[in-house]
Amino acid sequence: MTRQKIEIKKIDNTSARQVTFSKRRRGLFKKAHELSTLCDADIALIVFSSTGKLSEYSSSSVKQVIEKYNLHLQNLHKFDQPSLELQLECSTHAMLSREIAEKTLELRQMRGEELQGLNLEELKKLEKSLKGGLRCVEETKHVNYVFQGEKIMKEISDLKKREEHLIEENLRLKQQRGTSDSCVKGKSLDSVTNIIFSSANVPQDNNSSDTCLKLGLAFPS
Amino acid sequence: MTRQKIEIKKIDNTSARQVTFSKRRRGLFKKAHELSTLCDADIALIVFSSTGKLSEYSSSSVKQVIEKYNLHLQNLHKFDQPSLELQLECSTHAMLSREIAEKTLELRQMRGEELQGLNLEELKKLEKSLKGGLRCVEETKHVNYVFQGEKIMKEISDLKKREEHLIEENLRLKQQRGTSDSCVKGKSLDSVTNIIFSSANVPQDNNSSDTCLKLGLAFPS
DNA sequence: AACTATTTATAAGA
DNA sequence: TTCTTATAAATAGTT
Repeated sequence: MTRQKIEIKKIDNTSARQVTFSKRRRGLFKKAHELSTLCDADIALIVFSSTGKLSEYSSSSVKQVIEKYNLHLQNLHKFDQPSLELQLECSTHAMLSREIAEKTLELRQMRGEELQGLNLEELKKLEKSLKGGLRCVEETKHVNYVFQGEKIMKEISDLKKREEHLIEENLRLKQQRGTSDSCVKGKSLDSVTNIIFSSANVPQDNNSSDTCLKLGLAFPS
Repeated sequence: MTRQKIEIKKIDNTSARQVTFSKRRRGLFKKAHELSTLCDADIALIVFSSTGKLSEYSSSSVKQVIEKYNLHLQNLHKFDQPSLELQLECSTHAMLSREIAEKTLELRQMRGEELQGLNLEELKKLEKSLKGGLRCVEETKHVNYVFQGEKIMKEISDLKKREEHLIEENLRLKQQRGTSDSCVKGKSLDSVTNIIFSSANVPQDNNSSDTCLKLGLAFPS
């Protein structure tokens, strides 16, 4: 489709066909991937080359999508059930499918989609549920921040202890040798604390959350 | 990929996502068809939209390609196949169950349960999702209030019209009979409006929503 | 594999 | 859904 427009019919030249196959297959897989990502679609793409070589793409797994596909076909014409076993299978499937459908709808509604069917009472209930969930999530996030802060403080305190040990050892060694060359000045690690709490390690919440914890206040040095 | 380059990640806006889905699905199918024609390839393409709707394309038949595909897999590791059907059944159940488990967890997390396993990034994502959902629900609730208000106003206006007709008819009847006993005093139904807007029919939002609509302001009598 | 002149696909807006 | 249009992406032919 460039340099010259081509007609969509089988390419006679074998090597040209193989080249085009490689190029276009890559393009097709890319497009499939983009569609699945952009639109949250579940896709399976199976390609057999003219030489019989298999290549496949799936947003999840080809097998999974094929099963979903088979299920759909079964559900579409749910008549003529031959054996009792198969019937049982179907009803189990139906049950599971129904459950999935319910949960899917519920999830979508919690994400603010598909709200047309809800009345005021249901909307209020949904709103309450969302607010409750949001509160829990924000609390947990808060706890995570605190925990993160504690981990940093623990690390600092460990570092300080090790520093003290090293300084003591250093001093002892120097006294034993009675020399004063190659002396390591004992600079306290306290400065580390200030660096950490004055700049980059406070989590930047660019998701506009108002649950913002000022690290360091809870851990006075 | 035009007017503006877009990032390949899930489109948040539902309707925009659906539009893009339609356009790109068509494009993908066209590309698949071209590849199969130009290069004599055998292709099956299965697409489930985010709402679960199925669409498919195949150069021959999806079923046929799937069978060819299964055959390939079998040939790759030809050992212990109990029965292809049974295998499919089992894995289908497994898949459905897995899907249910996933959705259940997702739902619980949106309700603020089972948050222990989530890291800060996941918590932020969840928070964002909840806020988005909440915003949509509140907007829809708002729209419902307005709609409810309109319904009430419509009923009132209908009642008033019927009252006028009754008063007219009453008057006519009295004039015809030339008597003045058992006369019904024409008391306007306007008072109804005041009652409705002054007390119980304004939805009391005890779920602490800030999406509160003052009924009546939009519909001056 | 790379290049590049063109054709196609498509995002945004009606 | 369909149309339009400016622009991004894909790719046919060539090196």
